[in-house]
Formats: sequence, structure tokens, C-alpha cells
Amino acid sequence: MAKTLYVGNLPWNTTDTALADAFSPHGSVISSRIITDKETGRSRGFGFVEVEDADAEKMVEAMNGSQIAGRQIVVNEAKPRQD
DNA sequence: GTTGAGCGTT
Repeated sequence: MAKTLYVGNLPWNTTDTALADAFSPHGSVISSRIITDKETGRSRGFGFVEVEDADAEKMVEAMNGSQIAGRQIVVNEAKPRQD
């Protein structure tokens, strides 16, 4: 089982690996992805991190308001994209 | 070489 976490307010140079590296010590990270613009190919400044269901709540509590690359980030449970 | 609220693709 896994849950998707929405991560916003990320620096432009943040990568999916940086997200996984930042969330890994706080719980089990299944996968991580940074959303990039389809037209420009550049980072949109936010991404998604898939983590274990049991750790999802802890990840949000631990990482929400935290800082990545010197910038404060926003962490929430992502809206269900598909049922 | 820019920007800053917002929820993504196979």
C-alpha cells in the first residue's frame, strides 16, 4: 500500500532524487517525481512523493514546512488522480 | 540567464 504526497514551493533546481533523499529518512519512499512543464521542460516548482501508507501521515507532519535547498516546502496528501 | 501559486505521467 502507498500514498502520494504533494510537495510544493520547491526550488527550480530540485530533482526527484533530492525529494527521495529528503523524505527517505522520514519514512519509506516508494518513488518520487518532479513535475516539469510540458512546453518548456523546466521544473514547475512542485512534485509528488509516493510513500508507505502507514508513514504518509508522519512524512507530511515531518516534512511540511521543512526546507529543501534552503527553501521552505509545502507537503500535503495529494488529491486522488485516479480511483 | 526569467517565474512562485499550485495537484502529476507512463
